[in-house]
Amino acid sequence: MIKKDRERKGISQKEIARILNVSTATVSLALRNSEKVNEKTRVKVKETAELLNYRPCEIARSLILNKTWSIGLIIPCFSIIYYSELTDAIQKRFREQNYLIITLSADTPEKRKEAITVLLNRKVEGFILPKINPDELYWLKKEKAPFVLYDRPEDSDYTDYNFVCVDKFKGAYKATEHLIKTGYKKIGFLCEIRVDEPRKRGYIEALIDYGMKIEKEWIIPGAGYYKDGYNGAKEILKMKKRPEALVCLNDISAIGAIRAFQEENIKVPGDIAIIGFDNVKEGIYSLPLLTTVDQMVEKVADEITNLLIETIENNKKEKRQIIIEPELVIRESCGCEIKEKEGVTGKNNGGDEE
Amino acid sequence: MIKKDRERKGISQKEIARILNVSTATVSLALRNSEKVNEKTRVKVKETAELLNYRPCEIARSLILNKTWSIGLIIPCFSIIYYSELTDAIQKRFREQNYLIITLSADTPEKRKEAITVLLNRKVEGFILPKINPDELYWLKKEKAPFVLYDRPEDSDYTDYNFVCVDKFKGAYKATEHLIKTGYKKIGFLCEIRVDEPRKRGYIEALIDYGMKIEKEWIIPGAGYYKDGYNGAKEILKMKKRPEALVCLNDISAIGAIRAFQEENIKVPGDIAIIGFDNVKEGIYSLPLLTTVDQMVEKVADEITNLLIETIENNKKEKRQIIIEPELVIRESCGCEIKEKEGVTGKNNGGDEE
DNA sequence: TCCATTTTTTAAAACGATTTTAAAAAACGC
DNA sequence: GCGTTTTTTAAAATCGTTTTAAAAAATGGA
Repeated sequence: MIKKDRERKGISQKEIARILNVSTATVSLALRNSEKVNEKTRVKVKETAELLNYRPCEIARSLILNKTWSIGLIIPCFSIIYYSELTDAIQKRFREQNYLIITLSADTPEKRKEAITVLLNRKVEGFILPKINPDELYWLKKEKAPFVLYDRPEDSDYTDYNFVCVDKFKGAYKATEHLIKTGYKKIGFLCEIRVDEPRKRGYIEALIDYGMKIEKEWIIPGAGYYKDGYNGAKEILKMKKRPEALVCLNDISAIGAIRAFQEENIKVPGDIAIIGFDNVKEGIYSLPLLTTVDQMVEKVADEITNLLIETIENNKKEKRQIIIEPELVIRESCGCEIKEKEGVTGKNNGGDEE
Repeated sequence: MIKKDRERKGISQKEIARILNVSTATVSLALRNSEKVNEKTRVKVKETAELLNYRPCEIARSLILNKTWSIGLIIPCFSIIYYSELTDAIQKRFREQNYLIITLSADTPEKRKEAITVLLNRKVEGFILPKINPDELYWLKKEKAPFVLYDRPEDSDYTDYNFVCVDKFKGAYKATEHLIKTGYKKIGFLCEIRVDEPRKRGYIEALIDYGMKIEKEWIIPGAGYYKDGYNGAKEILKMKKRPEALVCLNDISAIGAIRAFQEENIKVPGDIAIIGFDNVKEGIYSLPLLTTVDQMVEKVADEITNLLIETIENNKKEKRQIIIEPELVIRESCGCEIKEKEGVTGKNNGGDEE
């Protein structure tokens, strides 16, 4: 039933051409301000288009031009603040370049594959993807669409892929170093379960570089959720020999830990210093304000945009790896600079939902 | 330059037809499992398609079928948690129905208009929009695309529009009532600056219904940001006659208020009870855990999906307004459990044992 | 074998644009 | 007025798919 709903269809160049008694070629050229049509005609066409509320059909353009100006972005979840901040940043940049970002959330390999397939069928010109596993990478390579990962792929020859990521090793190193320099001697780490996690290596290396002893018991595994921080802190409270500072794998678990300590009347900072990782908005809702490591969302978005657009428009084949250095954000939770009470005016105050 | 980049193009039905020496009609029908082609042919076509990694071109399908299976969703900002939760919920539902949600953020009328235009040119079949002003509504009406607002439009005959929203009046009423029933007599309200705000009316009406006095000074205006709650609390601390409970227009400002009180060693709850509005994830990061009013994101998403898909697929012209009743989420910040327990203990035992 | 059905296949048109080719119209010189 | 050059426009091809209507092939009955 091709012609059903005709009344809902908009007007086309053909219609304008019919009305003005010119050819569709003239209309097409006039609308794109071609020098090939004389001015009077051009003005007339544009006026009529305006009058009839003409909307160019991007679909038809895409088909003939073999260009969709769309990019697929896959994130694990919208409501994890880090990803929504990234989405915001990426979207803003691509829109400036006239590309449309289509964001889909998918948190398992299966869902990711499904989402990517949907987008491939829609002929997106490229993808921005989270860290994905080697199987997925292999599958993706068979498709012709270029992509940029926003984390470094593991267990693969990473020079085969475009990616942009922050140097988590260095971030954890800086965090640990900050605690050491502030004067803490006994430093624990709330780590990810995964063994060869760069953050963990950064923590350990900093301790080694500053000649400090590594206390196995103080490396507490978790998954990075609020409750992991909470439980980790409770774990610490059970120890005979407690650390006096704690590096956390992310802000959310750091906040969980803070809450657990406060519940038991352990002061943060004072009794224990805590440093997070991400610099996510939640950090400015916490009491004390969270000292953390900034993941540089804006910079990451910048690099992703440049890299992907260059790849698409110049049909670049070489892959590039961009690693961004994270920065320390010193607030209250490590107690080094308590006087600076600017919590209220911090980065993006969050806000009303309407 | 129509044929540039040919090497990047995928293979088409035409190509499959050429290889198998059949017509494109046969290929098209076979791929969609039509009964019109006999099984042998169908299998052959599908095998070949699989082998060549054929990807249907949704663009071409859209053009001929006049159907894009896409919906535009405009939100003010990704990184306000309420909107990302809504996005997640909406996206999930539409994907089940084979629609693609294209989410764009835009926080001013101009940006919204631009975003909507982009999506109109891409021929989305409908929109999901935030509360927009009458000018925008008027402009939108001229376009043929159906839309659903996820808040109630103001200053307009709202029966002209589809919308789905939570009953904020009732939410605020419930929040206030909860405080009253818990035993608080002096209740303040952190309100939006806007005069005829439903939440404010809910607060006032509850006070009236329970025969309580309205203390003008305790109605503190703000914009709903973290800092507004923070500043509002500081305001309260300056008063000679302070409220003993505070209804906040949203969770974020409630958390801001909590922080301000805690800074001055005012206990929440205990010295002052605080109730939020939204039931946003931040509420479970706070200490105390925030008692709040749930905005029912999942239900809102459900209703939006049903309403919009029905409008699109059945070409419904009548507009519908769906109002959802919010629910109280009782956690720690109003201390009701503690009070109730005390109350119950008192009544039952009249006793003075610990 | 032949005709009438039924099943299977296909050519051609359509969707809304862009681009190319070629022809028509206008401008110009002699 | 005619030939040549320049400007403008019309017509046709194209993109990848779906659909219609008609042709071709297979089947069945007499």
